[in-house]
Formats: sequence, structure tokens, C-alpha cells
Amino acid sequence: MNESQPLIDHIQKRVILNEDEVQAFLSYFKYLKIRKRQFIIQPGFVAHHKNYILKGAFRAYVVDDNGQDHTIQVSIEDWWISDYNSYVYQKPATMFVEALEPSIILQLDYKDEALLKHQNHKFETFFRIMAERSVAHMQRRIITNLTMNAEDRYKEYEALHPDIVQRMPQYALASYLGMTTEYLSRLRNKRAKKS
Amino acid sequence: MNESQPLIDHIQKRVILNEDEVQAFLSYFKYLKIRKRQFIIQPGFVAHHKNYILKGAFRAYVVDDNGQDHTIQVSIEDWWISDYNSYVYQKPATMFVEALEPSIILQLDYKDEALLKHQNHKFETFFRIMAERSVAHMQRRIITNLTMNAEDRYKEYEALHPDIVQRMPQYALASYLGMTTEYLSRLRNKRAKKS
DNA sequence: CGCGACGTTGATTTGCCTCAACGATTGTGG
DNA sequence: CCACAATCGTTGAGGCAAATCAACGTCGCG
Repeated sequence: MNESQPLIDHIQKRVILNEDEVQAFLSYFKYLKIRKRQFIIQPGFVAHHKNYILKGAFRAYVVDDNGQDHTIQVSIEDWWISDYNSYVYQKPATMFVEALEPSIILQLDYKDEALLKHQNHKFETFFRIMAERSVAHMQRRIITNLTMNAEDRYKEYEALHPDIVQRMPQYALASYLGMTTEYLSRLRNKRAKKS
Repeated sequence: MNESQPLIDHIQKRVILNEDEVQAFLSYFKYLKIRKRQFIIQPGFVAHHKNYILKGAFRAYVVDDNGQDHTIQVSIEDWWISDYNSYVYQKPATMFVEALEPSIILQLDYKDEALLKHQNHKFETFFRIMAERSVAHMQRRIITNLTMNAEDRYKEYEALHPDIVQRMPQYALASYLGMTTEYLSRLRNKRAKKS
């Protein structure tokens, strides 16, 4: 039993690999422990890696001209995180990616990912599937942001990701949902009174 | 010279194909004329196709519970359009995709796309690249929506896509940018006075 | 020409933000 | 292991960006 088993399962759910292929795939990943509050990506530096989370939680956020945070992505175990604009085009990042908890990641370098994709059609397929699903997911988020008010966005997120809500600090959730911490606090409190 | 030449160029910019491969790829596309205001995707029906626009313009939008439109995507020549949540998972669409002008599209069926991807590593690569770039693009849009006010979103869009702004009806642009037509009208007018 | 779709303008309202002050909880060094 | 600071969340008062509602101008098209 390998410590990277969750990643193996993750891949096997999407493409079928034999033992050699699994080993070839894994051989490119770097096992890393990350402390709470540590950054794995920072603005100005190119995001050289795609990060699979074995344990812990991360958030990706930008800081606007007024110094306000805006959380773009939150990820926990069995998800990936990076600044995809930086990663895909290999240009400087605009985002911070920071550990919300002590975490363990498996890191894949951009060049190694390119090698993997080129080396084996199945690996290419795997990354294609990942990207397609990300597109679908982001489209849903855009729809949510355009169509719902603050309260409904909160309710929806809570219904979809109750596990993540509990582990995420409130300021991160608020800025992910596009509202202030004060306003989210009011929403929560308003509901508490009803029951 | 083929009427599908723009699609050939589009592909060759991303992967290098020989003549046979180009023909194999094209053989799956259906050439279609679409009238202005015609729908190519409607809520409740599965989006069976990915659509490459040879000529014309489309917008994809959802209608919320209050009957309001929200434009999710606008595309012109040399772009693709679909309801990706519906297409990727082959489940019923939530969006309308409607021609803004008389248009000509090249339509690829979901199953045929799957065949193409399986048949040739390069085709798989092509679709992977498309999806990756969509992810990056959508991430930028999410950031814009979270960090900018209405006026700045309008300015940014106009700077990035001056050609599209001119061809798009105002209500479509407003709902794409997440504001009302009235407010967009005011923004434009405000600026007109300055000069 | 006349109708329907689109855009404009004004008056009013509101959802959410800002600012400020204050509790609660977490983390840390002595 | 406690004390104190820093971080995080709560609550209230007031303000503003953008929405809503309504009425009217305009353009394209059957």
C-alpha cells in the first residue's frame, strides 16, 4: 500500500492504467509537506506546478487594488489546485495559493506533465478529462455568480460542500462567494434566529 | 480551397496534422446554416454538439426564476460554443444558445468527438489544449467578476473585444457583464459626455 | 405605416458595503 | 501554562453602487 494511493485511485477512476503505467505516472510527482499559511504560489512567480492534495486544504486568491482578498478556488483532499492562468501559459501568477491547514501535496511539474501527455495517449486523456470537467465546473460557478444573490449563493455552496464549509475560515468563504465577512456573518445569524 | 479552411487553420495552430488527418478530422463535422434568432441548444434538451462558428455570432444564456437573462458566453467566427455542462456530462441543458446574426457553423457530435479523441493521440491533444485554455479564460472571468465594479468590467471587455462589442446587442452585453441594460446605457452616456 | 424590439432617461429603492467598535478564539513567547 | 497579542467573527449605523419601475424615444421590419 502506497502513500500515493489516493492519487492512484483518482486516476483509475478516469482512465484505466496497468501497473507499469501507474508507476510511470507517479514517478514524476514530488511528495511535499506544507505548513499552515505557507504559500505554494505567489504573484509574480510562474506557477510551475499542478498540485494534488493528499491531505489538508488550500485556497487560491487574488488581492485587488484596494487590498481586498478574493478567493478564486478552495480545495481539499483529492482535488487539484494551481493558478491555471499562470500554469497553462507559463507566465507570472496573479494569485496566492496558501495552505489553510498543515497539508501534504503531490506536485507535478509543468514540463513533466507535458512529457507524460506526450508519452502515453491515456495520460493525455486523463488531463483532457480533468480540464473538461473544470470547464463545466467553472461555467456553473459563473452562472451562480450572475444569477443568485448573496444569500442564495451561500445556501447553494453550503448544500453542495458542507464538509468544506466547516473547515474553511469565514473570510475565505465570504470572499469566495463574493461578499464581505460582515455580510456573511449577518446571513448566518439571521438564519440561526429562525430555528 | 475548402470552405472549412478556417477550422483547418484553427486546428493547425494547435497541433500539426498531415493531410489525411485533416480529412479524417473534418469528415465528422456537419456544415449548417443558422438563421438569426434560431436556437441551437435549448434548456431541457441534451447538447449533443460542440459548434465551431464559421460565420456569424451566438450567445449562450440562462433565464433565472425572475425571467431575467444572463449571458454566459458570446462567440463569433473562429470560436466554439455550447452548453459545456450539458455537453461534457451529456445531461439536459440549462442554457439557450441562440444566433445573434445569420450564421454558419460546423457541428461536431459528442460521440464523434469521442471517436476522434480515441482514434488519434493528436486529436486528443487538440481537445485537451482547447479545454485547458477555456479553464484559464473562465478563471480570468471569475476574477473580473469578483474584483471589478460594473464600469471597470465594461471598460475591460471593450478593450479586450472591441469587435464583439459592436456586433452585440446591448442587452446581451449588459447581461454578460452582470448589470442591467439601463445601467450600461448610463455608463456609455456618462462617458460620451466627457468627450 | 404601425408594431415590436431595443435603448434612454429620471425617480426611487435596496442589497450589500464601509467604517467602527467590540467580543471571541487562537496562537505564542516568557 | 498563563498572559497578552493577533486574528477572526459579530453587531450597529450610515452610505453608495446598481437595481427597479416607469415612461418615452427610436429604429428596423413585416
